[in-house]
Amino acid sequence: MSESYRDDLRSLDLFRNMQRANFDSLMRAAYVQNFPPRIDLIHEGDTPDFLHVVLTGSVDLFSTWNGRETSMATVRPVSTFILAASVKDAPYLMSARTLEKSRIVLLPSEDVRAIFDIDHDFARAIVTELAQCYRAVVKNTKDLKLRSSLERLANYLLRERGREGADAFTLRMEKRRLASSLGMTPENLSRAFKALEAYGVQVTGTRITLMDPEDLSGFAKPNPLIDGRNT
Amino acid sequence: MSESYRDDLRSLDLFRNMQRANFDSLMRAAYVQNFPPRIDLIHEGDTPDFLHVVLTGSVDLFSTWNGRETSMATVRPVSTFILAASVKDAPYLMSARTLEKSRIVLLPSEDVRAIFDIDHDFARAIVTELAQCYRAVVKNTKDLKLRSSLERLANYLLRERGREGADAFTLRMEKRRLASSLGMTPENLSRAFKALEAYGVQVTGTRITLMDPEDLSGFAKPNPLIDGRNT
DNA sequence: CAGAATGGTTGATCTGGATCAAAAAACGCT
DNA sequence: AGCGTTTTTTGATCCAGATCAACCATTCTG
Repeated sequence: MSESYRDDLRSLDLFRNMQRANFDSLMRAAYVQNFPPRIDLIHEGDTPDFLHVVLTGSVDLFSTWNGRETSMATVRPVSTFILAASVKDAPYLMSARTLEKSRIVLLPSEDVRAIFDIDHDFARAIVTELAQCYRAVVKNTKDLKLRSSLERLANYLLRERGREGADAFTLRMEKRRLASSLGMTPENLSRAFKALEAYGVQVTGTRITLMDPEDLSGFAKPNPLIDGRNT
Repeated sequence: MSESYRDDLRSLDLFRNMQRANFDSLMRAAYVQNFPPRIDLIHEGDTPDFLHVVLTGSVDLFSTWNGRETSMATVRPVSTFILAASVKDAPYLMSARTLEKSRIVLLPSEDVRAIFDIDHDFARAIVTELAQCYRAVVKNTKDLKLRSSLERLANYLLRERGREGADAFTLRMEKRRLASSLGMTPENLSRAFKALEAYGVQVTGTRITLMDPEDLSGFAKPNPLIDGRNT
């Protein structure tokens, strides 16, 4: 494993504070792979042989049932996914596919669990990460159950604005996938964008401009207990 | 803290394997309280001063936004809730209220975190519990996004059947709350029960009888990656 | 650069589920 | 037991969002 990848991993909260020796041993077991776009990485129901870390590119976590499919989350560099399955050694609940060309590190779950058992700082980091993931999903559930699709979109746009720190930005995913992750159809998303024009939302292709964030916010009523990133 | 409560707690996966001395010290900081029905225990946004454990009775975890409310989960004896907020020391994302007369143990979050730091078995148990919680919420999200309300109800009934190990059982919560937790209105739930009669579901008040579980299952298409309790 | 393929938009229509209203049933309380 | 409150059910209506179908706009590819 190249030095630069190593450093990328080491900079993650999950690995930052663990003992050097343990980190090294984890790295020795790891390997890096490059994947083309739209490649299935894992399939729900499989056993979690590896903890995955996205170094470059991006990964879609999605689920299917009875011929339907929904996008659950997007993983962007540098972060891990399916930690819960790895530490519990229980089947993946979600499938994963690359969205674009991606470089991904595979850490054998067995080694992760072994080092968890001997490195307390790593254990602590795993707890923090899991708690974070848990809270993210709870927020998502609240978003889904308490808001209409128009409200979800409005709040999504305001969150993106917060991330970018600017009133104009480009969507980071295709609209069809955004629709799926917001729990709506592409057609409905298209109409929702149109409806938000009334609150100063301008859409040109993938470019979004919030002309009147205050007004939009008045409609969206964002709440840190749903939309907050760290809280 | 009385001996019998102590043993109830000790029997939980979360506390079972921790060192005796640490468990004792946690117990010394703990205290038990009895609450009447419909009492607010915690309010979303508050800081998590305590890890709660339900000894008897039951607790509703719910969330509100913009005047709407939704039931997120029911906590039954003996189990803990809001572990994630406690270990992260981040605001509660959900509110909690007793459903019935309940006896609840309060463990100061500070002590939980302190003992987490010195007891590796406790740390491991916390990780397992958090991973479990995370996976439960992911399953719930899949249920919500991939299924219609009729399908959610059908699968709920089949899960209850699995729990009880019998084709006839009584609902463990009011229908209005069941409706909320399934993400539907009470009116719609009532009609959904009626619609499931076609699959052999008989409802008399709170008593449910599945006359033809196979047929219902054919409609509901339960899936361990959504409906499984341990997987 | 043409043509195909894919993604996005628009319009028409349909439907699952919400809302509103009111009756019926169940429950708690004195 | 009897009364008032809350839950559940039923009916009527409405609406958000899905579906279906067609068309436009990109981008990919040879």
